[in-house]
Amino acid sequence: MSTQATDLTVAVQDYLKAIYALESSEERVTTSALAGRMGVSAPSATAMTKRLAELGLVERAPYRGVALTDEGRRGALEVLRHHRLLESYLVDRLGLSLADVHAEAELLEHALSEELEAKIDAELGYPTHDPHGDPIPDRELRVTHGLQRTLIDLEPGDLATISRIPDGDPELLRYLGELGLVPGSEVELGAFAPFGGPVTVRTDTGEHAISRELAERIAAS
Amino acid sequence: MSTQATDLTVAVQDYLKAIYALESSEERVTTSALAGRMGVSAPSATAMTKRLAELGLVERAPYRGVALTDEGRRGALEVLRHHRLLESYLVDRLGLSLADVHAEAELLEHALSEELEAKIDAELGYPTHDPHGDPIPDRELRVTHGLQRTLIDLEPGDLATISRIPDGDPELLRYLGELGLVPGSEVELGAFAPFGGPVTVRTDTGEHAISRELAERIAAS
DNA sequence: GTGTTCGTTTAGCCATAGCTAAATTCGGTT
DNA sequence: AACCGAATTTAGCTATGGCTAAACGAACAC
Repeated sequence: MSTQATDLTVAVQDYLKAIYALESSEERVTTSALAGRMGVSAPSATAMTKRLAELGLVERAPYRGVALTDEGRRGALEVLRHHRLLESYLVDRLGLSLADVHAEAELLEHALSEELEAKIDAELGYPTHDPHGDPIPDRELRVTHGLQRTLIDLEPGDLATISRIPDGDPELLRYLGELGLVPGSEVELGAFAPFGGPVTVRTDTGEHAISRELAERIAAS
Repeated sequence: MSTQATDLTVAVQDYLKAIYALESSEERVTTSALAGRMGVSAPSATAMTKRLAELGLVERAPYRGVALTDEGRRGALEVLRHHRLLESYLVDRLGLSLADVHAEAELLEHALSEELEAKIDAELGYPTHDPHGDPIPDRELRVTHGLQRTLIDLEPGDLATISRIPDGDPELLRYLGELGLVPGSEVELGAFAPFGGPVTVRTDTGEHAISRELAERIAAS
């Protein structure tokens, strides 16, 4: 009698997605981290983690935060699969911009039936990555999450292909688009300015300097 | 300060849609009719009609039912536009069956942004009718709702093209599909059996007898 | 005109998911 | 060992949208 993802409320699905994302950087997810990411108050997050624990979706210890159970992770991955398939479809077939597609997919991801998910997947030829370069969990919800090299891991003079860029911030994505820093584009790494200064990259659109923090969020290989 | 359709909750949008549909056959929509169509108890429907009245979406008189205001009708038509554009897109571009597309569109219609709506509309070439033959409200929410002739209005021997079939019942739609009674197909009307008996129609798939009640729900011209 | 019946509404409940204010606990400092 | 501050939880509230049981009103029959 395992909980079907389709039974989960929209709020529960959103929390699972948030916890999954936060788990990539921290072992256990704290109430305040979760509240911050969800844009809700800490008491609201506490209440929800209790509900998630009752549903068997997280393992919770008071004052110790939460960690996803296998079932919770499954729920998160199903939403993520929906989200990334939708992003892929909307960019590919309806010409949405890389900058705006995240918000659209966010709206639609909870309303996608398994049947339509399968149709979209087939229609796109079973894509493995969304337009931002994030991996799409497959039908069995397996996901390749090898730690990727980012621009700051490269040496000056190295040639590389952009493989992943951040997906949530439309402003940033528009900016990266202008710089020619989009998945699939070729770049040559320039100099690292001293004292933690900017990194120079050459793209199709010329030479650009970006902060190290941003460079660290862009994967290339 | 008019209420934007996007502000309306999913439940409110669903009620507006239901009231709109019921208004086509009855002047005022009663609580029980609404409750029946929404699949909720009568008290729930009463409570919602009060909320709708407070929002200025219906005109309500106790024990007298409700009628949509212009704003309420606008809300209903926006949902209907979403629904029918989605049905068109899903059948056309993703190969969903006529029988199942209604349920899919129902899921997605509340999550469709105005931007995506516009993209889909353009992509399809601004369609005027959905796959069941129902008119799609245009960007200004104008809708052509001339009373159409149905199969029982024809004479034996008449030739006609199916223009609209009922959209909600997958079983019925599958049956109509087998009979070749889908929008666009040519039919020749056969005999009316006496004493309210079935109507015979000749389609691509042969001669079929259907009840008068069903014939009345199928438009042709 | 009175009564009965059916439809409608009121009253009071539940779950979800949010909030603020107040209490509590954890962990580090003295 | 006691204390302090920050994080967390509890307590108690709100709104939405359901429900059942009971009260009420409208309309038709007699």
